[in-house]
Amino acid sequence: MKKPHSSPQAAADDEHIDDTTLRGFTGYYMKRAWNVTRADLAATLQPFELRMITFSTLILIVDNPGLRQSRLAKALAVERPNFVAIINELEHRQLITRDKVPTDQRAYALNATTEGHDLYNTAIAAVRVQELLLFSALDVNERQTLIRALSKVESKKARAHR
Amino acid sequence: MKKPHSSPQAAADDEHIDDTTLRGFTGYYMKRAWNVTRADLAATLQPFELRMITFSTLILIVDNPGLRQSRLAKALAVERPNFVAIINELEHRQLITRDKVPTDQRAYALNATTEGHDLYNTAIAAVRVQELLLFSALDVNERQTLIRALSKVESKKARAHR
DNA sequence: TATTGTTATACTCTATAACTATA
DNA sequence: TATAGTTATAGAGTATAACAATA
Repeated sequence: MKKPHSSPQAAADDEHIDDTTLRGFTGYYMKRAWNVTRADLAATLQPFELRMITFSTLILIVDNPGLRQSRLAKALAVERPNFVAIINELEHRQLITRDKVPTDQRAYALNATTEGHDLYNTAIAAVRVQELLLFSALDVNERQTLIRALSKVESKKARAHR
Repeated sequence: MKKPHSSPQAAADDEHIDDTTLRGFTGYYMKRAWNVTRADLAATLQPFELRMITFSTLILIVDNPGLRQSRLAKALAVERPNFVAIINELEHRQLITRDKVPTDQRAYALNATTEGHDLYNTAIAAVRVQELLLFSALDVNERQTLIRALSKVESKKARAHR
């Protein structure tokens, strides 16, 4: 199962590292690419004092006014408890408002403020530029296939729920 | 820049959520697919009391006996301080040994024990099965393109280092 | 001076149990 | 009973500053 090694007990410092076994796992590529993407996106959003999740949340609130927290959390695949701090953050920065739902005293309807809309526009523009750069090495076919493959992986889990 | 909404102030509970803006970002697909992959892989490794990073580290040590911590940390894209606990964990479980390097009193050479080799084999077999299932919806071309695209994204950052 | 391994620390992300107030 | 939002908590991942021992 193991491959033979030229120097079985000590690899020299400048020697090439054998990662062929690791490269046999698709998850290894996903982790490394995601780490790069995550750090790059975080750096892009930092000037706006946004994290990835607050950015995504703001987008969904602007595009879907009046949504409840639980609906939004589910759409973003965030556990409800973790979503509270995210909504708090956006609300305290006056980017969104928590409005009582008349028909259900338990629930809040989320809406974006004018400031929220403005930040939505500027942050989206910045991230679009960032993604253009980050994925510039991919041709159109690679990009399409990447997105399709990632979608399939995600929905695979939804079906094969353990 | 915004799209019109059928109901501008309140989206009904059973209404479809508009995520077209989010779906315009490749990073959104990557995050969601990675979350699924990460959770699936973690569940697969849990019976072996391995995390993703201890699994990857064990593989590189088995395949590259005698490597130093710093070399290994760099190869795995882990910050050196965070790597200490990882090596400690593998050492305490007697899966690897930390051996003094004769030519450099500061450094440790890492080698896998017999137990480490055994766990390497069984864990790899389990993860191979897991990946077969997780990526079964992808055809050969999609898989190849996915890996190539992910590699390009990763190396893109290496070049465009901020 | 620079490097190896280390400690300490902090922030983020993810996940679960349990509470409250409503339904 | 069930649901919406919440609190508390814990584990894991990631990142930086600073130190001791050695090169």
